[in-house]
Amino acid sequence: MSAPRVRFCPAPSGWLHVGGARTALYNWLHARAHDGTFVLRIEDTDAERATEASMLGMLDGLRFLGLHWDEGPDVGGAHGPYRQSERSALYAAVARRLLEAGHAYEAFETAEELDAERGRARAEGRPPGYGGAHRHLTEAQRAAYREEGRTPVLRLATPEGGTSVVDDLIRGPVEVDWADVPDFVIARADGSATYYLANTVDDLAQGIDLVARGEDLLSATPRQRYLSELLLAEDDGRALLDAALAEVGLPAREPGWGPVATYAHLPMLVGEDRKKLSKRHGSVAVEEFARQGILPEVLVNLLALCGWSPGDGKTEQLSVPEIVARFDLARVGRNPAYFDVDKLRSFNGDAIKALDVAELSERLVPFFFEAGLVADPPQPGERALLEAFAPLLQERIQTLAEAPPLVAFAFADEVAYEEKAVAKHLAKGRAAEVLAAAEPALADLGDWTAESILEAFDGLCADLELGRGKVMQPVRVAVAGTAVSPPLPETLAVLERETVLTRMRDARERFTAPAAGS
RNA sequence: GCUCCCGUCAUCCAGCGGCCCAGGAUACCGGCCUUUCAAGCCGGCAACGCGGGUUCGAAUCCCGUCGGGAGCACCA
Repeated sequence: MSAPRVRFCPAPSGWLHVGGARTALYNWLHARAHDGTFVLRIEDTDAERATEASMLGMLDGLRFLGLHWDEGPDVGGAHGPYRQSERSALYAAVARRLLEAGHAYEAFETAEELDAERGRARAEGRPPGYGGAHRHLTEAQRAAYREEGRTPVLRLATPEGGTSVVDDLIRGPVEVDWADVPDFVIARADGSATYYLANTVDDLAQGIDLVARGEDLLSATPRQRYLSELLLAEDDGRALLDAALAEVGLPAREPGWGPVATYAHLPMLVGEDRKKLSKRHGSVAVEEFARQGILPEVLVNLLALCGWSPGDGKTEQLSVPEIVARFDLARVGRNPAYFDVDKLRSFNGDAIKALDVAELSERLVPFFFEAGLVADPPQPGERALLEAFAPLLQERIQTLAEAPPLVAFAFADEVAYEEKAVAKHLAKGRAAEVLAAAEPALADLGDWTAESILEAFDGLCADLELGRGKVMQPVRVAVAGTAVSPPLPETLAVLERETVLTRMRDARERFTAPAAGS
C-alpha cells in the first residue's frame, strides 16, 4: 500500500466521544504508519443538527489527542473545501445528473407518511425500509403531486436483484442481497444532500482509498459502493462525478487515484451493558477525560487497544510512536470492545509516574490554575512549590485533576480545616501536648529537610511514648487542615518553616482542648 | 420481522490444528510495607456458550443451535 489517503469525517453535533475518537485514531494511525494523508472533513449537511460550537469542540478534541490532519478545515488542502456545507453545489449537480441519467427518481411521500408507514411495517413484522412506491411514477402523477404542493426527495434506484459483495479488510467478504437494500434518499426535499450522497461523493472527489469507520455503517456499504460505481461510470468518456466537479469548479480528481475505496469496519465500542456506547454511559466525551486529567497519550493508548492489540499477548502500555510503528488495520479484531475507564485510570497513573518532574509540573499547571491555586502563568514561587510537590504527587495520583486538592493547603494563605479531621486528630487525645512539644522541636532543628524533620518526630515519639501516627496526624491536620496529604516530613520540608510553626500554634490554640493535667 | 456482524476469565486482549488441564492486563480478594491517603511488592480467584462433526489431535476448521450487537431515517 503506497501513501494511502484516509479521512475522519465527524458530523458536528454533540461532542467528540471516545467512539469517534477511536475511529479518528485508527485512520490517523493508518496514515502515519504508511506515510499517508489524513484528511479531516466536516459532515454538516444536516443544517438542523450541525453547530459551529460542536465543530470547534471536535477540532479541539482531535488536537488534544494529537491527531493532526494534513488536509481539512483551517489547514486547507488541494481538494477542499473540507466542510460539506461549502460543497452543496457539487452534491446538487451530482444529484441532478443522477436523476437525468435515470439512476435516481423523485419520491413525494412526506416524512410523516413514511414514519407512519414504518410504524405499520414494524407492527406487522415487515421490513421498515422504503418499499419503492414512487419508483415508477408517471409524468402525470408527479405533476399531480407537485400540484398538491409536495416537494420530492431524490431516491437512488438500487439494483432489482442479485447480491453485492463487499470485501471488508477486517471482516472478509460480506454478502448482501439487493432485495434487502431499499431505495435510499440521496437528496432531501430542501435539496440538501444526505450522508450517502455527500459522503460517497467526497470520498471519491478527495481520493480516499481506505475507509475505516464504525461497524454500524457496514450495512450502508453496498449502497455507497453502488453509488460509487454510478459516479465513476464513464459516459461520453467522462465520469458523472468528474463532469459535476468541473461544472461547479471544484478541484478535479487526481489521475493516480484508484476506483473505489477499501473498507474496514471497526468493531463497536460498548458500555458495561454491552450496548453501543452513548452519553448514557457517563463520561465518554474526550473533553471530559481531558478535564479529569487523563493524559492524551494514555487516552490514545487505551483507544488503540479498543479493537486492536500489538499481538504478542503481553504488551499493553505503548507510547504513541510505538503504536504507530506496530499498528495494522488488518490486525483489528471483530468483536465489540469495552472502553474500560478503570484501566484508563490505572494506565494514566502509571504514565504520570513515568513523567519527569518538570514535565509533570508543566502539565499540572492548568489544573492548579483551574483550582484557583496559581496565577495564569504561575508566579516563580508558585512554580517552585509545584515542582517541589510534583515528585510527592506523582506517586499517588491517577489523574492530574486529583493533584490540587491534595496540596491546596500549601498554596493557600488560609488553611481550610476539615471538620472531621479536626475532631479526630486535634480536638481529642493528646493533640495539644503533641503540638506543644513539636513546635520547639521543629523550631530548633538545624536543617529543615525531610530527614531531619522525621528524626525530630521520632524523637517526639520516644519522649511522649507515642506511635508515629499519634504524633504526625495532629501535625498534619494542623498544617494541612486535612488528615490526608503527601508524606508529612517531605511536605513540611517543602513549606517555609515559619508557616508550619505558625499553623501549628494557631491550630493548637484554636482547636485543642488545654492539655489535661496528667 | 428481515439482513448483516459477533461469541476465550467480571472486563478487554493474546491464541490462527499439537508449545493451552489456555497467557497478559484491568477489576476483585488476601498478605507484606506503612506517618495519613495512595503507590509498590508478593500471592490468589476466574473463561474457550451449547450440540454435533472433520482430525491421531480443536479454543483454533465445518454445520447446527442458543445468546449478544448493529442496520433496515428527508441522522451520520
